[in-house]
Amino acid sequence: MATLGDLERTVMDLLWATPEAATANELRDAIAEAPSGEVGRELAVTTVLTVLSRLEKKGLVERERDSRPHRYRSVTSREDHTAELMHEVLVTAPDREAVLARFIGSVSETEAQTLRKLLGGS
Amino acid sequence: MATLGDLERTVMDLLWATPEAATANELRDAIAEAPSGEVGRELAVTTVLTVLSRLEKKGLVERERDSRPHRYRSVTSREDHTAELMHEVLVTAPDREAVLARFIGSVSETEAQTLRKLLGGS
DNA sequence: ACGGGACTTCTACGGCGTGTAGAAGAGTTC
DNA sequence: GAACTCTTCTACACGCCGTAGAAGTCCCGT
Repeated sequence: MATLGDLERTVMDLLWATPEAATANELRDAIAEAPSGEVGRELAVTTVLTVLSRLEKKGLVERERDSRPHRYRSVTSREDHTAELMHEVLVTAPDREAVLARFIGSVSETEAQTLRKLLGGS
Repeated sequence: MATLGDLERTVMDLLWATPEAATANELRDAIAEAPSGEVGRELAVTTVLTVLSRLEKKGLVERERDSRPHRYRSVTSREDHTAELMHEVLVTAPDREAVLARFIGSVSETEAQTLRKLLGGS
């Protein structure tokens, strides 16, 4: 299970927010400018680069090595990633049906309706 | 997100397998006797006790302090725990509907049918 | 009441993942 | 080739986890 640290998560959130690839410097600046209500952190670029390398090793990020300031882009969308994680969690239990039963009990009515729509036919 | 280590996971699996509370010694023995295909590990009882304490701190396990060899029991069922984890994952994404769409694409047909049944009425 | 055995708590250490970044190396430009 | 920019290497601290010995507590039998 690929679990993300706080900074890794922050970076992924930024990458997921735009489809365009970003440079380490751009990400550094984005983090500095109050990323999510927090007090903006002034990080060294190397810090961001380290995190990006780790994310690349985890297969979450890919980089364009030819463009000179390397540009980084998320490999999957946040939705795909999240759904995949959910599935990983689901299969850790032997009785998946029972898990799903509890799970649908925990989603909102709106979400339940979405599910009905998606499961539609037969 | 309460993420479990290998040994913690093994212990929880044992506790989830039976509703009765178990002692550290019983768990130690259960682990020693080929817990799941692996080569049975011969652990010290204190090791088991340590992870039980940690699991208690994480709120996954509770112990009967009055019975002399303390007995440990899981607080929630494995299904509840798993469903809760799935929900935690789900809400990390802003667009939950999109995540759910991807998610149902990843479940088997049998599971999809279970979901339809569970979501039944309008 | 005291000694011994069973049980629990305390303390500890090594390894790994993560946040953090300086130092050293490499490529680009004038 | 010197200066600048960017990347890679190396490093360290901290927290979590597997692992367990040492020390403390509690009860039983004599």
